[in-house]
Amino acid sequence: MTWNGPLIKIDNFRYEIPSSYKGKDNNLKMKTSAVIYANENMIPSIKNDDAPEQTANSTTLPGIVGKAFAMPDIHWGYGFPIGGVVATDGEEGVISPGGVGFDINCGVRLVRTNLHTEDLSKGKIQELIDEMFRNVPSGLGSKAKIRLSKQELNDVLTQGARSPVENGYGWNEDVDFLEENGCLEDADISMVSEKAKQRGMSQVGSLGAGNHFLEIQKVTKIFDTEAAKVFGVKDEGQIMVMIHTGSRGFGHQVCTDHLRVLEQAVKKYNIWLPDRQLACAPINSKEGESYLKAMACAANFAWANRQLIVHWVRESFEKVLNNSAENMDMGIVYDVCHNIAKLEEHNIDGKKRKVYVHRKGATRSFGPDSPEVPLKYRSIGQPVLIPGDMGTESYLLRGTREAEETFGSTCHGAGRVMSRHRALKKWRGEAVVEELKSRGIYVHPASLKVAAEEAPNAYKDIRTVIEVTHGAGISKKVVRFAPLGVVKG
DNA sequence: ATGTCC
Repeated sequence: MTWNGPLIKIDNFRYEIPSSYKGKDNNLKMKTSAVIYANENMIPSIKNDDAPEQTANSTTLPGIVGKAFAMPDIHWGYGFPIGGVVATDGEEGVISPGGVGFDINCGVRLVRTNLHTEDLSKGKIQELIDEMFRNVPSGLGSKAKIRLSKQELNDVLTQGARSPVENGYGWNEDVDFLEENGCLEDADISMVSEKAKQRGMSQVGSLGAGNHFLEIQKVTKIFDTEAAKVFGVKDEGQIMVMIHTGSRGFGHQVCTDHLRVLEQAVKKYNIWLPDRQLACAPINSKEGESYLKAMACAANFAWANRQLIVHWVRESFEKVLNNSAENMDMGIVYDVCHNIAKLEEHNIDGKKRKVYVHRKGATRSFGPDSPEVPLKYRSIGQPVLIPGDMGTESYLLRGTREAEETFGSTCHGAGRVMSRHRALKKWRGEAVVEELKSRGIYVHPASLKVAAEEAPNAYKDIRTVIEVTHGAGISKKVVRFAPLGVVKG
């Protein structure tokens, strides 16, 4: 679908859909306007998609506070666009699984090292990637090499990252550098189906597929020396490891189960929606509360998942380089979620108000002095981790006070411009891997199909996305990374 | 993203 509605330029980085827009069927009742962050060059590809219509639709949520937002990496998603942000009143508002996404707490974790490019020959990069591929099960339907008991899974669902750390998978300090310290305390396992638990049991500690990856990266540019130093990035050539994954089949099942319940709730509470995929329920209803408690379980699952993977990444480096992870200073820089809804306090028209911020393909971007930011980083702001597509660069940004305009949110990645289906028709996996090899990037994909689907040209240019969020001030550039080796699910 | 429909 092509967007034919109004998109009014506010400034170089902001476009508005006014609340007077009536929708493609001329029956839309927008409760507020929507703002899309973009520059002029991105507008054609944004318009050539259903995402603007979905952004306009998202303003109809009961109890919406402020405007609806879409980040420069928006593209079509289930009900809400991927790259969308919507806040609803903490008491009078609704909660919507579509505004969170199927992969609950999909997110990114960055691990630093004190190694430099000269410490790792090309052969070592390949050895490390192959070792990581062996240690971290990857690909569609991949199963973990550890098998949790029922009690252990329940611990994961209620304790998040703390659970593996207490069982020897990680360092005690790790949890200090995770958003929410790697645990949402509202988790309630009785709100999770047996089927979800079944699917989750064998998948804690696996990478998954699609855009999920493990990358060995090098620092290629430092934009903000002071902030970089505080985040543990010292100079160009420093080696980092980035992990991008989520809650696997567990989160998917939680979302599916509760969507079914909330579709009924829409009728029960007499909620008008332009699209049934926006299914939601009042936050204070039985249905809304049960989704939130189950969503917290899935968020905790994802944090435990990334924690186990960090442990195996450290073990891989220890084995291949014959050194200890402590000696290599493999601490966690930070861990962010980009698919989640959380109760947060924000300044709205000069007043503090509690709102449920739905971030779907959007990253929290809290500025300096926020109590949620680790003490070590508090003078700088939250580290914001933005992964690029396979074979292109990734970014470490910092959150800003200006991001309060988006309820403390920014973009989450490059964003697709081409469907997986079209990408499969256009490219061959072998050629994609070869092309990256010729550029000095070693890729170990779980399948050649995924290599073709994830071809770099199927994505927007990450640089443009970053320039827009930097220019708009909702997150600021600190460091740029380039990949040396990739494990691709 | 996802045992791409139990």
